[in-house]
Amino acid sequence: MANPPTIKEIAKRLNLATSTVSRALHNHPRIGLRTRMQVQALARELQYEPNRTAIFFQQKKTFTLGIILPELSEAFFSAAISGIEDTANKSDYMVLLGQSHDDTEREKKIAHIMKDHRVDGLLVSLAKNTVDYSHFEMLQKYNIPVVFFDRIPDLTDIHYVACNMESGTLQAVSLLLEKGHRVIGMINGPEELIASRQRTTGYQQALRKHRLKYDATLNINSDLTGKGTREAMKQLLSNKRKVTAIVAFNDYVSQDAVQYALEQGLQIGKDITFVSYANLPLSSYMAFPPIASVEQYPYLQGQKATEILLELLTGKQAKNEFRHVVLDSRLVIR
Amino acid sequence: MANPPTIKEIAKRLNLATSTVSRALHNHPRIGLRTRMQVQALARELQYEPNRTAIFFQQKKTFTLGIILPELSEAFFSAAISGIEDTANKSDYMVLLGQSHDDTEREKKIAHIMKDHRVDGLLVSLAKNTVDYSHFEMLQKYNIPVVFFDRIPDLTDIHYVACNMESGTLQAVSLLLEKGHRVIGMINGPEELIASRQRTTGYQQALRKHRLKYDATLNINSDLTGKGTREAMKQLLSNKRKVTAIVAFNDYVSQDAVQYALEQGLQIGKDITFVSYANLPLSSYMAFPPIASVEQYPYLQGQKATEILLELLTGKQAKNEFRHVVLDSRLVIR
DNA sequence: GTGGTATGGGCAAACGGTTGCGCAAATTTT
DNA sequence: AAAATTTGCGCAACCGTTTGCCCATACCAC
Repeated sequence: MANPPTIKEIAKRLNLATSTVSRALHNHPRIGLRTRMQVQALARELQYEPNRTAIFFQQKKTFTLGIILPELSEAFFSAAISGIEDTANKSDYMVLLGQSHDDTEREKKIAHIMKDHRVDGLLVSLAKNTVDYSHFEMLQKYNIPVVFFDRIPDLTDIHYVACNMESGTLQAVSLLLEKGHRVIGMINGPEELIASRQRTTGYQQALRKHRLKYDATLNINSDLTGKGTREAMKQLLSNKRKVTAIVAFNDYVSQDAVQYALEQGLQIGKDITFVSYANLPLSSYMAFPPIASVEQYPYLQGQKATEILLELLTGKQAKNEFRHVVLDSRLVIR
Repeated sequence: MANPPTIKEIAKRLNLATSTVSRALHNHPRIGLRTRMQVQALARELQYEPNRTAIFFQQKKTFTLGIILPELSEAFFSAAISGIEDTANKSDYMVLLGQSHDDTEREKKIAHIMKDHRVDGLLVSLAKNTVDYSHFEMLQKYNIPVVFFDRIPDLTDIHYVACNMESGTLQAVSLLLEKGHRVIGMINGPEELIASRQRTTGYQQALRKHRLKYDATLNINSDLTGKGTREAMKQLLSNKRKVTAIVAFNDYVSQDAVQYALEQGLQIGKDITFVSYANLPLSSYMAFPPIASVEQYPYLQGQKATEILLELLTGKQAKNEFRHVVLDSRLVIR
């Protein structure tokens, strides 16, 4: 037999209706025990496997979750995907992947393809300069729920999982203050990112606790590229006050910043100290790792986001309620 | 309208047959220009989008490629995925993802789910201890072509893309020899991996060129875990001859090995020198990076493998011919 | 014997498209 | 002007499965 056996085949061989076979395979109580057994026996013998595409079509469900995120090769995201995939697989969902490469246009295109493929739901971490969310609103029309994680839009009528960077930043800056640093620079991300603003808030809180006042020239918004980081460093190092510690947006930024500092002849850990936000396992391999890292729980975020999405899909969730899960970040000292 | 418009809707509104609408949308020449325009206009107006699941079902094609690989969080694989995804997207294919976590059982399970989802084709990089390929042979029955990449089975009647580690290893060991090293240890992978055997061959070739003889006690098979690496290091460092250089299986292994060496009080670059195989961008962040790395072109491998798979799907490829693409690895000196 | 209720299973529609074939009208050919 | 061909479109089957509803037969109580 060239093509795989269908339910019809089984029906014909057993002189039954396809409906009976279908029910027998699903252990429907209306089908007598002996027919049920016969059907199942033959199904096994023929190595029958239901044609999922037919079922997807019929049930209007694909058991597929879409993921859109900026960059797979960033450790943070690949850890998040692991969390997503593991969780999805437990419920027999598959995972359809798309990278935006931090490009809003690509993000839009992928969102459309995902819709065309009729994914049951979508998990999204935004491209860093996405400010227009129309391509996600469009999905509501198709009844495709979206759960954002980590890089989330600044909206309340959405579902999301994110890490609150405030607490972690507060701890990180406090640590530096306790170690005697008084002029602490911060290489922050783009203003649009909530996470950037949270970092700022945490930074300010730490200063307030120590009765120091906030100096905006020490908090630089950068675009997170290598070039941007170097410019930020240049600004910080030429500040009228002498910066002795720097909070870098993440380990990649930290790495670039360290590089720049070295080029300027500074000694890491002596002239200048770094703390950062974890992109594990990167930091464990770095030549001059930050003295502390704010953990952002990528795996957990992926897992949580997927759980929420799955709940949304099984309808356990009231549609009009928006789920907001905020994990507290936590400082890990090396 | 709650549910998206269908072809039937359009037909009804225009008093046409669904077949006509379908053809009109596909610019079938048999449909008159004016009807064609009318249909397309209305389709635009209603924002008609074909229901892909219906098409998938009908055409027995899903425009989806499956990927099975060991671990997303390894930089090598996430780079490979990027290559795969980018290439697939160009042909409007989506990418379904599964991680085996280097576990053969999981690999099998995923292969089955992929089959159930009727992926059009599969890209696979094997779990490191997979020796039974029955779950991939099974796919042939369903007419799902498989292209292996990087971690490939030791078979000839398959399609694959891989990097030949021989040339790179030859270059790497030659470099060490030229630098005066005479006792060069090698932390190799599991014997089952072709890549391990290629490394051995390259190593032997280099020695032969320099008229040195091969000492099997310097070539240790390890399981690539941190623990395995430490054991391998222990063996190498206790060799009766003094090992002054080590070829590590990859950057992760190199990292662990360096760690161990440091613990033993050795000075990297002085007492002992490392070369490795690239898991970029890891090495650029390492505290004691290897002096040279064998590049394995993950993005390119992913790209090539996908191109082959796509050709297989469009039938441009003779079915009975097996495509074997072998990229030569190349040494990159820091 | 009549009516009622399980019990076991079949019929057919529906999901949303695609496509081979047929059929009329319009156009060209001879 | 009849025949042949082209043009334009509709009919209906089909892809594999699920499911609402209907229909026998059997069994029960009265």
